[in-house]
This record gives sequence, structure tokens and C-alpha cells, in this order.
Amino acid sequence: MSKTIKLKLRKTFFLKPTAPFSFDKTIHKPDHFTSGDNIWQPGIRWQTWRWRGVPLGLKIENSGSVNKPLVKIGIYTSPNLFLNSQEFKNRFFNDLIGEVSYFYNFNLDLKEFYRLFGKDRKLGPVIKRMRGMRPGQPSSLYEYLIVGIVLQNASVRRSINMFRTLLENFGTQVKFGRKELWCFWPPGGLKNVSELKLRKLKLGYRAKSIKKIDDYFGKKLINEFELREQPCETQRRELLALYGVGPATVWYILFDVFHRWDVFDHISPWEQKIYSKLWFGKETTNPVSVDKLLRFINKYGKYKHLAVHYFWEDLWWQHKEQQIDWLRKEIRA
DNA sequence: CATCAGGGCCCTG
DNA sequence: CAGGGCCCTGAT
Repeated sequence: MSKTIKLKLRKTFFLKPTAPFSFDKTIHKPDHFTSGDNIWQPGIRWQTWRWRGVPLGLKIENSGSVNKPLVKIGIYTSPNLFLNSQEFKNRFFNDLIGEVSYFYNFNLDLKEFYRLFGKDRKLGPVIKRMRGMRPGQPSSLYEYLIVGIVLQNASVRRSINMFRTLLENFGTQVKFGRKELWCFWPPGGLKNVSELKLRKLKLGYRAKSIKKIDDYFGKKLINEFELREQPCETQRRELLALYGVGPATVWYILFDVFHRWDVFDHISPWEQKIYSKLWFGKETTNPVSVDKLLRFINKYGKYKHLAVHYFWEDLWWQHKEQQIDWLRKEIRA
């Protein structure tokens, strides 16, 4: 196996997210299953990041408060990384920081959302507990598609195993800030990996989808940054055209990668049970119809998926602090 | 031990 | 447009 690359602190940035900003609730999502590429503890997240083909380490730290937010980001690179001109170097780091801000929504303005729903009977108390949280996750479109594929038709534990297997076989191991983590391989990085090899790693029929998606991205047939600027329906269409990507995966990506706060049109059976309990107090054995759930969430209008994110993350944070038995049963982690 | 459904999707008829 | 098949795993 390839050996660990030791990364050195190369540059430090300070960013001021819009207030209010909850560092931990934005930077750590207890329900996200990716592991091996990050470590979180209150106030700090170590995260690997593949940027312009190069494996990096980021140490993201809370240096402020909810009302006076300040985030410190240390960027670790290989000492051998050669950034030839000062201009090139500045662009490399500035663009990276822009991307980190994008993915963690440091500039999201929550004021209107709070004004509209801060006093909502159901959502109000959630907003109070989760004040300053915003959606946030670090996976690029390519990476998220791989994640989406391993989520399909599998229990959480199996998804985690598949994800780690992929990282440990095709990723790059890096060490920075005394943490050893795995960094994602670049798009097209599975060019020389056969479908059979993936199947032997217990990816099952997903091997085919992963190969096709890797090939598609390797040939640069899709441009994440251009797609980001396109209308929602274009994004949906382009994603659905990818082999192995259906409505469930698209729905996750429209929210997490393209930041469509208003799209909420898909509820899978296990999620249906959880929402039924959350919003209607129904036992998970007797869930409310998907239709009724969708009607309920519609009242949050252009913020309806953001609202769901608040409900959902609030539940997981509560679960993290004090085990919720019915939830544990449902997720079977 | 065997059986089965699971945080979907593709393909066929 | 409904439903079978797909891989593997842990639950039963």
C-alpha cells in the first residue's frame, strides 16, 4: 500500500461567517456517516480535502462565538507541493477558501428564515436550540456521488464499510496535526481499477455505477462549477442522466452540493417513519402517508428543505446527547 | 442453520 | 408503469 504523506502547515486564514453562526452544528452533522476522512471534536474539525488534484489537510477551528463568529482554517500541504508563482499560489489558496466557505455556507443569511419561522409552533423551538446552524458538508459533486452510491440499498454499517474500503484502497493517506486520515482520490482516479476488483471489495452491483461515474468525471464530461450556476431543473436532469443515480441520490445532492433549500420531494420509507414520529407523534409502526408529510413541510415554502434539515439535525443532536431509543431502532447503525 | 429486507436503480415485458 | 434482480450483511 502507498505510504502516508506528511503534510505541513502552509497557510492560515481567518474567516468571519455571517452571524449568528453555530460552529459545531454547522461543521459536524451527527447523522453523516463518512468516516476516515475527518475527525471532529467540539470546536475543531480535521478534514482532508482534494483540491485541484492535490491532497490537503484542513484544520478548521472555532475562534469566535455564535454572535461574533470567527473561524480559523489551517491548510496543510505536502512540503513538496510546488506552487510556482506567487500569483498562482494566492489563487490556489484563495479559491480553496472560497470553496470551503461555499460548502459550509459561511455566508448564508438566516435572518429571513428565522423571522418567518422563529415563532412557528413546531419549528420555533428547533430554531432556538439550533440557532446559527447552517447546512454544511465537504464533499465535491464527484465525491458525493460516490457516497450516494454506497448509501443505496444498504444499512448504515454496510455503507460505512464500503466507504472506508474505497478510501483505504484508492485514497491517499495523509498525516497532519498529529491526525492520520484518508483523502479522497481525484475524479478519474479509478481508471485502472476494474469493476471486478470493486466487486471483490464487496461493493456489489454498485461497482458498475461507480466505474461509470468515475469514467464520466475522468473525461471531464461534467463541470461541477458550471453546473452550480445552472437552474435547478438542469441540475436535476444532468444528475439523473448519470448511471446509478436516481431520485433519492439527486435529492440529497440538490440540497447538500447545490444548496437548493426549497427542494423537498422525496421521502424514503425509513425517513417516512422518522418524520411521522417527529411531526405527528405517530408510532413508527403506523406512519403518516408520504403525501401528508410533504403537505406539512410545504408551509415552509422556499425554505422547506432547510426546515427539514433543522428538524433532522436537531433530532440527531438530541440523540447524540441522550440516546433516543425509537430512533436507534429505526437507524440500526 | 436459513431466510429476508435493506438509506435504490436499471431494465424488461 | 409494475416488478424482478442485484451484492452483501446483520437481524431474526
